[in-house]
Amino acid sequence: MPELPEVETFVRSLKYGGMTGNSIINRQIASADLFWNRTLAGSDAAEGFLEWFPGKTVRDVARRGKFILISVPPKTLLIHLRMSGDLKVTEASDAEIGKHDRFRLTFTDGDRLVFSDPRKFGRIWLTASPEAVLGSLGIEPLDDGFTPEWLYDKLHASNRIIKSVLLDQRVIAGLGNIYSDEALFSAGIHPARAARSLSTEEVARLVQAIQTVLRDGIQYNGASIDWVYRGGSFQHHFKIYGRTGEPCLICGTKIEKTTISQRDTHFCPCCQPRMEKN
DNA sequence: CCTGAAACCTGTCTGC
DNA sequence: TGCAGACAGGTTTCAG
Repeated sequence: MPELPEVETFVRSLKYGGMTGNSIINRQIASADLFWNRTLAGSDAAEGFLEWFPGKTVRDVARRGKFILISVPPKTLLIHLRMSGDLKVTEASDAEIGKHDRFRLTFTDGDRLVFSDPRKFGRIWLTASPEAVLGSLGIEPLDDGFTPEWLYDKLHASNRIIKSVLLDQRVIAGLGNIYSDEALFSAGIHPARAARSLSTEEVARLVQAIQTVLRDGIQYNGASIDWVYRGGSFQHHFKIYGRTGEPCLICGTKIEKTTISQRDTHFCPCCQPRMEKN
């Protein structure tokens, strides 16, 4: 499920309370449980992992790219939801261990923070130096530093096609398959264009499109598709993703689907020409 | 450096 | 109803 807007929705909910329950800030931890060992990344950290938590207190929740950062001084619990991860705060009365629960923290009041993940792709880290995990991440696309000038330089230093670059977390942190397709459509750029072929104007449109799509996604609490993530409604506002064969909302041309970087890629052949317009 | 394929996993949906 | 196969919002690793 999770791209930047969905992860941001989780973070806000855990921090301020919301769809996953009440805020976890300033809650003291009584115990921790791990139900699927491979969920814990960094096998060397496994020793004493669960025993570290009792008595510690959650002090902050933040986001970096698609990572959730839960500050439990003096360490940080990092969570990446990958494809099917889910986080929720459950009441003390809800003691059942879910079929897909992989990790949980039980607070002293009995409530729990539960990480469930049917496909087992999600990962958590407990570390005193989060930068060791997050260090290779690229720019935050909603930060001030994400400008057309910055992106133009990055794209023109690359030999890759544009969608591959957008999906690369080392360049921009937080974009995934849906929001990349939506942004490229909004900017009128074919996903298979060479990154270095984009003009100054096209890069400016792309920066604007990426930020608008992400902000819209956050505003709708992210997108919920199928059985995975619940609570968001941005899926009702997709203009290109998942609309293969349907008419483009701009020109009516049938939307096409191809594969780029092993991901389904949707585009309008009319609004997103393969070659630059003269 | 770049691309493509495979691997990690399970649940859901489609078609016969 | 059953079953095989395709497919899914992500990332890492390896071969070429």
